[in-house]
Amino acid sequence: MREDTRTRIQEVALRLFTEQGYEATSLREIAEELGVTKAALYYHFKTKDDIVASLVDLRVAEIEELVEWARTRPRTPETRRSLLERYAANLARPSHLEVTRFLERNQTALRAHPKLIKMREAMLALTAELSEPGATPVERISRSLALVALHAGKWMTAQDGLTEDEIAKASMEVARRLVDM
Amino acid sequence: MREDTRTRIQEVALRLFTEQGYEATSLREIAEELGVTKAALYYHFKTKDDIVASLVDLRVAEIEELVEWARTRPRTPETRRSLLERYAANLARPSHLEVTRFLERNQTALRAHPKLIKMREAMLALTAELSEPGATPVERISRSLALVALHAGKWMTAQDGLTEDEIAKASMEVARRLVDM
DNA sequence: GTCTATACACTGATAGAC
DNA sequence: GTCTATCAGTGTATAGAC
Repeated sequence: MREDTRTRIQEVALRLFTEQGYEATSLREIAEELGVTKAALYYHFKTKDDIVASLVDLRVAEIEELVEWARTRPRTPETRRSLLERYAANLARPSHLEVTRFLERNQTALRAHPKLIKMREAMLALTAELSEPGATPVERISRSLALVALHAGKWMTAQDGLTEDEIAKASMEVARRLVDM
Repeated sequence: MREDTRTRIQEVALRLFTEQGYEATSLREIAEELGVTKAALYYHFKTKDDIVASLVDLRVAEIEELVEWARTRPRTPETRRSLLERYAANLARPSHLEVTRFLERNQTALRAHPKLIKMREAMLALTAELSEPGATPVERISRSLALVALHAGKWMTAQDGLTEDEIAKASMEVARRLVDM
């Protein structure tokens, strides 16, 4: 049984946006791959931006949920390590990884997009939860980098002759050291 | 005495590309701000991509120079720390900082651009120089992040109520710890 | 050498027919 | 739900004025 058109549009769009870039991917391209016309896309999504919005929604919700959880806990080393593990587990799901990669690669193109602004705010809030009020500049910067380390681990896949598993474990170890600094 | 048109095009283009994104900035926009027509831009640059290429050239050359320098030295902790300091000094110059920021923000849009591919290769080579042959996965990932830390310090300017100087010093300290891991 | 005028194929988007 | 037709605006290109 075939999926509905809306879902197929999202899948093709996410793939092409990530591979070629958001602006470099035309609606005609997406439509042709699906065997429909541009106008058909406009029945399912109001604008091109709207396709992006639909992709980002779930991801933002999960990060905000993670922030909520962190706020119920004291800002201790234990909380920080738990937060890292929850974030990594979340990132490990293929659909989320794809969306995150897409967003990282298309920052400027999507700069003014309301959903993207929400996403950025959520990530900032998450970073804030990794530092206690009296943290030094070195601690703040080092902890911001912990999340970057987890992303970097995912992008590095199949490089340097390391296995995917080695990279995942190593980047988690680096992230852990960064929040413990 | 007024600068020549070519230089003014580069300045306006770099600013608009960074602020709004590469694809979101039209040649008409650049031309209007300079008080000329689109066609005038085509006298000075063959294509829109060509404007980017001219901006990136110097930056790539300097990174490759840094790689050359590193290759003449043993891969020791001392070399790594020197490399960081040279890279940071290089990054501190306003023109380079702007170009680097522009490139980071427009990765996908410029994906296939030959100059960008050279830039990416140069950064990979630089990262490679930060690890000795027998380095563990944790060491490799941690050292790649050192360069990211220096960039992050620059982007973070005027946030969290920290002064620019505090941030610069702190991110250098984090970078140093990352290469010493 | 420096620029203007003009044209071309393509883009995101809309209106209306089936 | 999908189509055809059409719009203004885009990057690109060239012919020709000075």
